[in-house]
Amino acid sequence: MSHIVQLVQDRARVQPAMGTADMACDPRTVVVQLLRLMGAQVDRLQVVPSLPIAWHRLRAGETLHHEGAVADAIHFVRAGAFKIYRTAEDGYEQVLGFAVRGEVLGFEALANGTHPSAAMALEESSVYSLPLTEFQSLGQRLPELDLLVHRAVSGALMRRGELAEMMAAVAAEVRLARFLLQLSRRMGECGESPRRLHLRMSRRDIASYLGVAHETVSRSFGALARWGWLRVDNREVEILDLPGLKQFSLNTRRAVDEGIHLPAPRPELRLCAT
Amino acid sequence: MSHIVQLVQDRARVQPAMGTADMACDPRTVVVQLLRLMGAQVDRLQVVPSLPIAWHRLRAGETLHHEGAVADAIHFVRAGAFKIYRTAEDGYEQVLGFAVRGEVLGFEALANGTHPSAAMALEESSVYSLPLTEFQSLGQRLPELDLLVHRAVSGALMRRGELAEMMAAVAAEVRLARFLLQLSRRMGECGESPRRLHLRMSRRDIASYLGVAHETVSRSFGALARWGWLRVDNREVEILDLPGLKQFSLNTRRAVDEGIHLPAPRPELRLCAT
DNA sequence: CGATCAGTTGAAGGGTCTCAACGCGAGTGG
DNA sequence: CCACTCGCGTTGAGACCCTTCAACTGATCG
Repeated sequence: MSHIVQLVQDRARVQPAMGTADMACDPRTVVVQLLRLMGAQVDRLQVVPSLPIAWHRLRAGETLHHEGAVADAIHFVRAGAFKIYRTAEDGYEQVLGFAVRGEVLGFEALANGTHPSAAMALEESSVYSLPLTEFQSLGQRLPELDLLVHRAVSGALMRRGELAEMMAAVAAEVRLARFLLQLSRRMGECGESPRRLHLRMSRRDIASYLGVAHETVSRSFGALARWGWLRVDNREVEILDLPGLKQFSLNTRRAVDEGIHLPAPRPELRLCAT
Repeated sequence: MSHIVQLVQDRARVQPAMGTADMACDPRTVVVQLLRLMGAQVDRLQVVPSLPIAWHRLRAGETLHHEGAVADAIHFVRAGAFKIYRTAEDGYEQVLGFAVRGEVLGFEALANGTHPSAAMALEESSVYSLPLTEFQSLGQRLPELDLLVHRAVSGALMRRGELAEMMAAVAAEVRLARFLLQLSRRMGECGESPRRLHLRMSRRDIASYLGVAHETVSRSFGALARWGWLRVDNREVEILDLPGLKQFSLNTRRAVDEGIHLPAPRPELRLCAT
């Protein structure tokens, strides 16, 4: 029991800083930046209302908000990466998702007023923070942003659905493949390379996200690499055969019926097994 | 491959009816009903704008929208129950969630304009439908409802997070316990009994939702009943020991270290095994 | 009354969990 | 500078839970 208290204390110790709160010089400039970040086309002459949007900077390991905290704002990732997670009573950490540039954080808290999950920066990151009081009337003051927020929330809901699809796949290698493909797609949307991935999260985080043991993640990386789909060097992953990986990721439970779904029937693995 | 096409055709055959579309007599009355449904306190004299909200009735097995369909409205469950699901290329059906009274359907479609998942009525059900064109300006025309929709969406996002927690539990019995507890809570919020549950979904749906085989769900029901937590009669479930079931549901992976977390170390099961 | 589907139960096999041990790098203080 | 610690990542071996295939019962339906 004592180590659980320890864990909580650790988190509390990390939290108080909450990053540095920087108010940008001109509120209108920040609004324009946020609009651009969320995908709006904004020309220089467009008139926008003034909103009290702060932006925070966080270092790796700092939490944006912790579990159970009273919600006071929703956030938009400007740079970096976050993990969203919940901690069970026995200390087991369940990762619910990862957020990168352009995604929304803290929306879950609207239902009850408190955050049902925590968000931690995985690297040097920054966010825009919109106070909840402002968000309530956003539809009237800046409908354009309101719509973009809806899109982002919708996307978050969609990704949670994809999470279910990952955890539903029986084979651990398939889960990992789907995870990497999702990551690749999202990195592509951010403007980064969809083939060369730099993983910001630990194997343990991935394991929790996929619902398997972290040793299994390690072994699955090995399997996908032996397979030829990708090349792995610690947290650097290069996807070598994107179409092949996609095809492989389609395997659901009770996958192989006619043997053609699986491009190659685990060549190396069979050799090792026999 | 042919049976996949068959599946798609089946769904198409069911869909065209899309329930009966009934425009309520007075648009304002419907708005008030919807506001009440979503949890607002509305007195009789309150002035509400007129919105073109339809309400549809669906019979068991009918789909509200199918996967990939272009989104034209978001829906609010007025009565009945729905399952939200996606179908993989090989025909495997992944259930992402169940929606009951007061919950929102179709919000996921905002990100891309098409529904990433399908929604099917599990029993005689009805929904209010708000056209997307109206929803865009909802913040300006009826901020009160806009806020309530945000709450509902936030709740949906939360429940998807809970889905992850269910699938993360290693033991199938724990997954089922968590599922039943979630269902119990939601039924309680709807005004129904939280102890006597009438399951609207099949074992197969539950299995897909929990990420296990449907035989395993069957066995888990048996185990929880032998255990004494509940009584099961087909789709009628009575929770006999709610605190006990809650305690049991807290077991995460690598549960038992000191033996006290688990109230009773599977008495019957051990007997059967030895 | 045959057909189909939902639900249950049994038996066998396999994939993953768990417990180990090991190498590695970063941070730390002697 | 170099042990020392700690966390991350990897790999191996055994146990166990779940999947899969199978058979059986009831219920619904044409």
